[in-house]
Amino acid sequence: MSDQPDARLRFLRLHDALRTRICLLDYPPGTRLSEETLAAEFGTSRTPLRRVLARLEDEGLVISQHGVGTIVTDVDPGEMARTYDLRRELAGLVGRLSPVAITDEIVAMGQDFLTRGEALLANPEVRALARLNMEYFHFGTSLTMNEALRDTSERLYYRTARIWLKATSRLDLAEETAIFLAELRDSLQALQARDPQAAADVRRAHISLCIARVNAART
Amino acid sequence: MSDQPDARLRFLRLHDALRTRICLLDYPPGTRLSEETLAAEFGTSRTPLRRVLARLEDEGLVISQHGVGTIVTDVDPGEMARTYDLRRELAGLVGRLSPVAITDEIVAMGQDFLTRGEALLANPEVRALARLNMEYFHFGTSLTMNEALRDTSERLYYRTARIWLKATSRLDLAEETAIFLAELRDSLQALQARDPQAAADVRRAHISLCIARVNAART
DNA sequence: AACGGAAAAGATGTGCACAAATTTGGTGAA
DNA sequence: TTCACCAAATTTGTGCACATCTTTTCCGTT
Repeated sequence: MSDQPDARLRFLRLHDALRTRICLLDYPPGTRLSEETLAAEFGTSRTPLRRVLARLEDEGLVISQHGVGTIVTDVDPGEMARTYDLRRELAGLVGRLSPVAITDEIVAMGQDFLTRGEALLANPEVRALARLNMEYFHFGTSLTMNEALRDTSERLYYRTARIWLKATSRLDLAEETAIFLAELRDSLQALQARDPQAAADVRRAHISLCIARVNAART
Repeated sequence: MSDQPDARLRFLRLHDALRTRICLLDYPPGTRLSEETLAAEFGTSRTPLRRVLARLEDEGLVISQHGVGTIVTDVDPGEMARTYDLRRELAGLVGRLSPVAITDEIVAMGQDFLTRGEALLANPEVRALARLNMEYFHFGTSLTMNEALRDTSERLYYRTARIWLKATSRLDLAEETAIFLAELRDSLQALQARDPQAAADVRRAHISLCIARVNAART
């Protein structure tokens, strides 16, 4: 399936690992990432690691300053709100631009997400919720064949994921889990109806609600 | 205005230079870029240059293969069409997500573009048309305050610019220049009406038409 | 002459040593 | 005590040598 050469594979592995740590707040905003330390941890030299950090910087997750360090960024609330605005529109487009035909397999995946969500509701945990949300997001973008739309959506998702998580920690976790579960239910219904646009609209609507909640949590 | 340190400034300079060359077809698809040669040309070592190439690869403009070289990518027609689909939607969003208030200064800029377009019609040239189109595109994205929308639009623009240019070379240059001029006229009218959504819709409509023309040129 | 394989050439990837920049701490004078 | 300044420590940026991989070329064998 994947015949990636070693170097590229390692790059993807490191990039994904660091991005996940940042988005799960293992490295909260302001954290200084040491190239030396990270290189040692992953068993490479600074050179390949610096390439990963350069890409994270391009994605807006860190910022490197000569002589100072590589620091995990915080996000300006206004910019975050505008990024969410765009994410909402993109979520709606997933149903309109080259949507995939919804197969039984896809419905089964939606069912699986719902099952896992219900299990989570019985035993809520922030990190597990964040991880499930991340997986579910990828599932959502996989419903379009438009590569540019997929890539763009994911890029913006990772840019805002931390903010949502930080707000969720401040809100009621059980309530946030319940809201997410409701999204999974609505989504499954749309999938069962084999209606890609409906599925996209569900996501769009919930992003709208999420914006409102995060804004409320900021006060 | 810009207090960028040397390294970052050089990075931006190199990145912009190479991106422009690729999009103006100075480096047509399939061209092999030699790190050694480019480094010598720009008076640096391979290290900073490799960072630039890594970003261009992330943006989909080149692809590096170990032991082979760094090659300017060609774009799959299907993917190109889907990218254009997304670009069209984003162009429309510029009028809806955090549009800027249209000042006299902005109208004057639109007027200036029209003047330059008319000059170009009198003496058509592919490269000049491409450059003006590029400048005008940046002007268009500057009409929203939504940074994510701006960045995303530009990223996708540079990904498709070559294709449009290649198709234009195959079409009638004078005709394509006239069409562009019409867009500038429509755009100026919308700006004079102080209507950001109308300006965005003009761009949206012209991208739609552009898609049709490029598709027709492919046959 | 045709084919196979090894060696050489040329490209990107990696590791290391050093350069450049910023911060921090201390030290001496006012 | 306070302020100014310098030096040391820490960190990212750069250049270079070498490793690794792919392609090409050439030479020997059949």
